[in-house]
Amino acid sequence: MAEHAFLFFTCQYQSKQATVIFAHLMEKNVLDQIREATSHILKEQGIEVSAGDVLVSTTRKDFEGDLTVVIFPFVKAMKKSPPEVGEWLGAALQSHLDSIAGYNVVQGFLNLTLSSRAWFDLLVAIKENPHYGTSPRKDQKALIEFCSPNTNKPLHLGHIRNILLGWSCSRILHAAGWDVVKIQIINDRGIAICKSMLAWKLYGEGETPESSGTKGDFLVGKYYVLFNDKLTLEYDAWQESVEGRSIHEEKAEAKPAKEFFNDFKNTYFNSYSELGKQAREMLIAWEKDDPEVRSLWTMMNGWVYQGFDETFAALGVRFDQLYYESETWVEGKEQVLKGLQQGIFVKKEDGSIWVDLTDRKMDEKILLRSDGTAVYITQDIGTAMQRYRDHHADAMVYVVGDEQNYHFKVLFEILKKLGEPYADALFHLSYGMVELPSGKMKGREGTIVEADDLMRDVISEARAVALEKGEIATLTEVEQTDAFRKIGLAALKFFMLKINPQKRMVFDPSASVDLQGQTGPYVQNAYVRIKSVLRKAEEDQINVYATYTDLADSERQLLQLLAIYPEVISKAAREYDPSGVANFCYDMAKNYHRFYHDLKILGADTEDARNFRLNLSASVAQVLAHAMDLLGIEMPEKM
RNA sequence: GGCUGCGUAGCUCAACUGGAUAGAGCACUUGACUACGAAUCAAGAGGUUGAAGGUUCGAAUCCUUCCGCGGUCACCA
Repeated sequence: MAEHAFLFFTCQYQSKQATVIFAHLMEKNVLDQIREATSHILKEQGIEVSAGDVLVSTTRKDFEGDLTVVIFPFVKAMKKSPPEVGEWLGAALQSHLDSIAGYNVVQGFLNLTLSSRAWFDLLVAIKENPHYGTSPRKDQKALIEFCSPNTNKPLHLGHIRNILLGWSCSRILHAAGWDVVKIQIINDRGIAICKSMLAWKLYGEGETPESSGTKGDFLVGKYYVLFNDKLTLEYDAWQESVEGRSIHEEKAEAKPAKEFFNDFKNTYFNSYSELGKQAREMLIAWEKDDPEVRSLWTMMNGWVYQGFDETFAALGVRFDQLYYESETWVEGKEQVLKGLQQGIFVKKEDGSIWVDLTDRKMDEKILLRSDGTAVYITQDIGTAMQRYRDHHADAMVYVVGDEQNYHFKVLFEILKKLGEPYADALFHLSYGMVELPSGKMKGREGTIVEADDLMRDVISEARAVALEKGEIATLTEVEQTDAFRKIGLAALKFFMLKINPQKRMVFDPSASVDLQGQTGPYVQNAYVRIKSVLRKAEEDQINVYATYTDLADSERQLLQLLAIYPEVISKAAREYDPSGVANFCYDMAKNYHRFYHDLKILGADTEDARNFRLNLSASVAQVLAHAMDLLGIEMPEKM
């Protein structure tokens, strides 16, 4: 074994110059070492800069060095030129930290070159810790709500973005040290589900998922669509009727008939429609616990849940707890009435209850209808309280599309007014709408992309491509099917998660099954290559560490990326944004592919190089698999 | 119209939150398999960061005004 490695295993650090204040840094990762040391050194000069404010990044490719400290921020206080400050700080850091072998200064940038010792430490740290990159448990709990569907139709493309975001964020928060509880609220009551129920009752002839061989959520969705079709027929006929014509003449003013009836549809449904009347009666019967309606409701929702469960399982997600709107809306009403008594809300003459938020630059918002029934926001007030009672979480996150930004602003403000203790711990993780290249998804135009169909498509595309490759033939049929699934889903998930959540997203189904370039399968391929090499290497040799000082650029870049992984996770957690993790995975895979192409691993010139590269490869594989898991993506062993 | 978000290569996205010469992929052109896995690599071309001002050592990022595209302003959810 080489001398350097021997030193590492037998001795603790024995820096000639390291002072006592830096001793405690040696167990931290290099990035933190640099940050904290810089902070200490500046403090000795009377300059207060917290470690967190020291900006350290990987050095750009075209400059020499591994990590770069941006020193502009300290220049003013030092009253020296940027290069002078850089030289001074570089010298100080090098003398205090064993991990730093050299430095150079370009303008206001201090480029640090890490010692081979530091790189060995990194590889050992990764090897010894399967959870490298994660933070210690912090004894804080985060509640994260996502998906939250209505029970009247199947999950679609929009839900997929929501679910992937929610799932990935919960993995990331967990990795950052939080305890995480994944929940969803099922919107299982209301007029929408009554529409499906009524259509089934009128036209269904007893059809069930079993009798028709249809997945439950699709069957219920079929009746929801049918209801709307029948309603349209009814409405069209009514427009020609005596009543319809006279209403038009009475209220249309100057509007042409077509435009008028378009705008009038809601009013028609609520005041004139026979189908509408029956649906509303059903809702009222439901609220009165009518046994027949309730049992129909239970049966049809049951079908939907079974369908959803299949979709969740296919996507690889689970929830820890479900809340049902049917069980929470009553509490919402009670809380509103309580707020009224406390004088926080006001009652208008017609009996409706409102909150006035004009002092917060928002509007008035209705909380209970004049007939005393609940509106959408009513239940959210109740569920927030319930959740806090159940979990006492330190953070509560709602993953909901950005069309509800205002809704959540209002909700959080109301909870603040009510003096809820967790009001400042609420966060709306808002994401942009998913559109198709042809524009928005429209149910009427049949352009809705169902979650199940999409998954099926990406998996069958993965199958078609994989079968052309040949490598896959070494797998059994069961293993093959598993690989196709992992590859297809990786394509889909990576495609959606690499985009910053707040951005609106154009989703091209044919591009999402792309398996080349900046994609999930590209990352998987890097992993599979490593696994293939490791299988061919002798096991005991992988465990040997040796001195290897002559790092190639491609090796250095991989090490740099490995070093910043903990940072990538904590940033993603701080910002509730998985896209940084996805981009990190891609960077890592890309650099590995280059490394793999440029250098021989098993056939390296020296034993040192061979062992180092095997270790480096193993570390890359471990971190890649870990990071992809944070995105909810599984790695195949072969593909 | 009020409030709010977004405009970066033909297309889809980055840019460490104010830092180095704005980077990737797709598509296009051209090269590399008798190589540890070619789902790979390398090279080329592609930009007035929607526009104009401003703030400073330094702006895609912050401020102002326009232009364009969404969302939202229901006794819907």
